[in-house]
Amino acid sequence: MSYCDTCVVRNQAICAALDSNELQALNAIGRRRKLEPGQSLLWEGEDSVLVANVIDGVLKLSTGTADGREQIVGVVYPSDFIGRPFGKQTAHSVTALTDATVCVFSRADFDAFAREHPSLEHKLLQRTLSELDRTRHWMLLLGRKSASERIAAFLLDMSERLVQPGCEGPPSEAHQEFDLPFSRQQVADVLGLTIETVSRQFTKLKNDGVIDLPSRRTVRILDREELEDRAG
Amino acid sequence: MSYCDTCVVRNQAICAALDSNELQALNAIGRRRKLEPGQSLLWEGEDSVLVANVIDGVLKLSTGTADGREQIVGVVYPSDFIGRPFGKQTAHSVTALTDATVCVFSRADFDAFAREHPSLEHKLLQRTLSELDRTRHWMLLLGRKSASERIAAFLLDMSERLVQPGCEGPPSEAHQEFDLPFSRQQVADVLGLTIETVSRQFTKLKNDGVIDLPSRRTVRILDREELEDRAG
DNA sequence: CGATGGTTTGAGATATATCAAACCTCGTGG
DNA sequence: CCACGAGGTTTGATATATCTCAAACCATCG
Repeated sequence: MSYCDTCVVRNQAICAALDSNELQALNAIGRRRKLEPGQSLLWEGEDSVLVANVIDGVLKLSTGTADGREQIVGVVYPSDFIGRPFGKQTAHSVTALTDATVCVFSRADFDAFAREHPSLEHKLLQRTLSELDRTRHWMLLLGRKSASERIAAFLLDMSERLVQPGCEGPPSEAHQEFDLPFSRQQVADVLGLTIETVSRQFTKLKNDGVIDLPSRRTVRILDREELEDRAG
Repeated sequence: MSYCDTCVVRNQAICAALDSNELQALNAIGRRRKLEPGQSLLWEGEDSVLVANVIDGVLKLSTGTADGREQIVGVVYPSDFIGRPFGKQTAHSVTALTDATVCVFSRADFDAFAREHPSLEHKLLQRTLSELDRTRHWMLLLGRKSASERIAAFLLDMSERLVQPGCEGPPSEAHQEFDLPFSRQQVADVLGLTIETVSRQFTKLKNDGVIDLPSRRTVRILDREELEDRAG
């Protein structure tokens, strides 16, 4: 009867903190929602009306300036949490990059539920602390790294995070080829570069034999060590 | 007998979540420590052995590359929390910019205490969520803004955060002049620029009559509206 | 097959970095 | 009290990475 029973991220998402009774109560206030690429779930500056868990797909978090420049400030994957609990405003937009499925809660409902379930809040705290560490680390890339270093670091990050579930463990064949959930422009928006610079750096890595680009969105890492050297 | 009784940040820090009995228990596992400018409390990559509350002073959080480039990824003020609870590693160094006083806990002690006090974890979660929003917002500056926009946004941010306790409220005379806790190099390390570019932008703002620079570290905002326009 | 949207390539402009020198400011010691 | 020195800062001249503008290219889909 419960969505949660068949939820593929049941044991990775913050829901893992709950026993089956609690889960049933959470299930009662949530609902599933599907998103298509380009579709947004939350908009920067809006009131924080809902939060969600990512069940499937990849989504971007982004902010922009008044004159249209955009910066992607985060990328979320299955089992990640999105939205701003315990806060009035959503600080950034959330938009699907691929087809995606999310488990949505009204923020008010979620806040109330979370306050009654410290173990859930604890999981959320751990996740938020990790995300903060990751985000701050990314600031080094934006503030201090060259275009080629950014691209190399980005590809290595992607190769780690886009692993198919079931293909975990140390870097193996599976990690060497993957499909980016980003267009070239979106890669530029992640790295704080222009689309042309991104394109040139990709072709340079290809010409240097460090990667191969079998199709627009596919990347195959040929020389991971070299890529790590170039990541600075 | 308890440090907390006389603690000036008692009601702003996460400790505000605790009643006096709980506070006494927390007090028992903490101790005060003074830091001089330049002195570090935590080092990037080290095991996470301690966490702390800032009682007085300003500290920077920073990371760097192997070849010595540095990026300041956060700045903390009185009542802010520092360190990485519930985690093995410290992701960034923490260094005093001014004389500072912190209330230090061993991470293990703090973790155990926090897990038993959900209201404390809740406060910490709220703080961490806000910090994550703030950090992501800063990524827009690093990824997409010009040097002059960065400097303007930085000065506005400083003018809001360096207000003396007791001088709150809407922008007033008190907000217009303040002393930066940063050297020019440190401003550069916050903004992802070089010291020369920072210096040139400061003098440009001064020549344009937007700010005045009565001394090396002192900034007086003469035309806040103009500064806001330039912040992009 | 031609249109469309995304991508790559090219040529040139420009903001910022780099290198180098001059300049303050402030504390120290003669 | 002044000269000196050291650290930090400003200013200048030049280099260069990245951006900008523009055109060619390529896949995909009707």
